[in-house]
Amino acid sequence: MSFYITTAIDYTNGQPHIGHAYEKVLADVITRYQRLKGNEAYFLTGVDQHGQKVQQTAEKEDTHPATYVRKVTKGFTQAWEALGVQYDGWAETTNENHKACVQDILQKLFDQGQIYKKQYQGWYSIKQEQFLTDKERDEETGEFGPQWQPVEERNEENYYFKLSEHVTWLREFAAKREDFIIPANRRNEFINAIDNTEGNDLCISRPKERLRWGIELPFDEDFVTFVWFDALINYISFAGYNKLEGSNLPDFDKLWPANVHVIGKDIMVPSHSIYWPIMLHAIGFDDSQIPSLLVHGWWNIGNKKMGKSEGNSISPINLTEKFGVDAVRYYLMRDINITRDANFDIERLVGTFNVELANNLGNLCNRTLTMLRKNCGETQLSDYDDELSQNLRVKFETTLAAYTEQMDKFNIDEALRHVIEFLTEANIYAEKQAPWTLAKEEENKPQLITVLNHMLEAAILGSILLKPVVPQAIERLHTQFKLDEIDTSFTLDNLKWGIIPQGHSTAKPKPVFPRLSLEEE
RNA sequence: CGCGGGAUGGAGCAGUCAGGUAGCUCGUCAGGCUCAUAACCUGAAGGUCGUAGGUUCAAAUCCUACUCCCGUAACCA
Repeated sequence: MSFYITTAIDYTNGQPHIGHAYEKVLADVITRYQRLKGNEAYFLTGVDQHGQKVQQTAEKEDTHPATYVRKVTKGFTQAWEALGVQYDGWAETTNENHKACVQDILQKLFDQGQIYKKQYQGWYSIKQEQFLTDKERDEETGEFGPQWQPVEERNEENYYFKLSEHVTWLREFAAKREDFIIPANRRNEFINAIDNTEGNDLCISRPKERLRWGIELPFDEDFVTFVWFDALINYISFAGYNKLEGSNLPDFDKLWPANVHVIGKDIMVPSHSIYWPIMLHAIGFDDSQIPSLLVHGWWNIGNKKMGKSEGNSISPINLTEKFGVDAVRYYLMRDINITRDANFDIERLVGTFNVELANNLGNLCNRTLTMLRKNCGETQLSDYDDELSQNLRVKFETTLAAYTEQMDKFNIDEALRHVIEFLTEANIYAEKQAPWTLAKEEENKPQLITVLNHMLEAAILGSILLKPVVPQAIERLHTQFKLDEIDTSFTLDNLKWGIIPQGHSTAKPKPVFPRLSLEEE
């Protein structure tokens, strides 16, 4: 089975913040998890480079949009590298193949009569460069406020996509596809949004006098494409849909439909849950070819929304430099639940890392390796068994089942909780068995060997489950266990107790998760 | 005003769909251990689950009304 996952493509009008980082790490973790399950996976992410804001900012900086966009894009790719986000495909909307694909689709829809030209008359704010509606009027005076001025009445022709023609279909689709919106608590908002679409078509063009930085309409060179229409298509264009001759893009038929589009709650309605399925439907994809949306919440800062206007965004690159990629990735996956928002807190980042990775897993590995070297040298065989050991083995099985269940539902935080609980269980096991006491009497050797073997197995099995989240640290840890000397081609299906053979030697322990402190940052 | 989400011991959360004496992590306090990254383990204190009603043998969980907080409201990347 092949798993295709995408993220929203980030708008290149500012540097990445931890909100962007969370989404990319989330998709990266899901991808790595799929591979751990033995599935093939393809992970697409990228940047959205067109649109008015980019054009404006570029003008302000007295540079060409293409130059500006290149610079900002680099900030994103560097951040993903620092965070260990490994994508298979990189989408940039200025890419020629993408442009051709967007134009193909536009032309096709135009030829089918799905796109028409219409005149729109309304109030236009020159300052904000947008049309205003009555909602922008001051409630008391009925006038447009000073933030919009100057305002003028404009008459503009634009091209519209017949969204409203597909509303009935979308309603039926929504009723049939319960898993279209994941998690379910976001569903209501989507359902309500369908009603608001009734009778409203989507303006998919911008006249060039207003906006030049975009993809030209294939049937009218005086207009460029509305950014959303352009951006959404990246999910198929970079998957190889209608790809150009000689392109090295993937084979579309093998990837599509994507298993999930990972997006933030802010762009669920209307773009991803209304425009996108309708676009796909109009293009000719059938219902089963329309991907589900995995919608995540936001990271707030000090319980306030994070954003440029707040001036409170946090750079993921700075974070990884201070605390290391593992601590950042782990925190981003552990301290937020997919269904809701979370508050970003540096103290919790440090605390979570220290408690769960350093104290719990790290310490378990260290004490295990130390005792193993001191008492056995290498793993030995023993017939000894007892109830505590049996319980630990059973605990791993239930943990693996719970972990898989939660990961499959994209509840990464819950999945991690189960693993940590298991590792704690392993520490308790050590405490109860007290191998340091057993080692004092030669007659206890069989029990000692069994206990150390169990601690070793627990540490390794547990750490394998954490690998999608903190791959770099677990890699280092496994070097200490000399896992490269044994066959580790297992997948989650056949992962079970007893992967370390008799006579296996391990390296000298060295803390893989050095405790973090806030002061010495 | 409308819409969406939330309100559970000091902090962060689970439990609410399928009612049955309130659970987890951190923090705090006391103790144990010494293999280990001043790590690990055990125990304790602390909540009448936003408010007021209702249904029920029984409600954090179902129903009604209300209060407070956050987000959002179609050219917006």
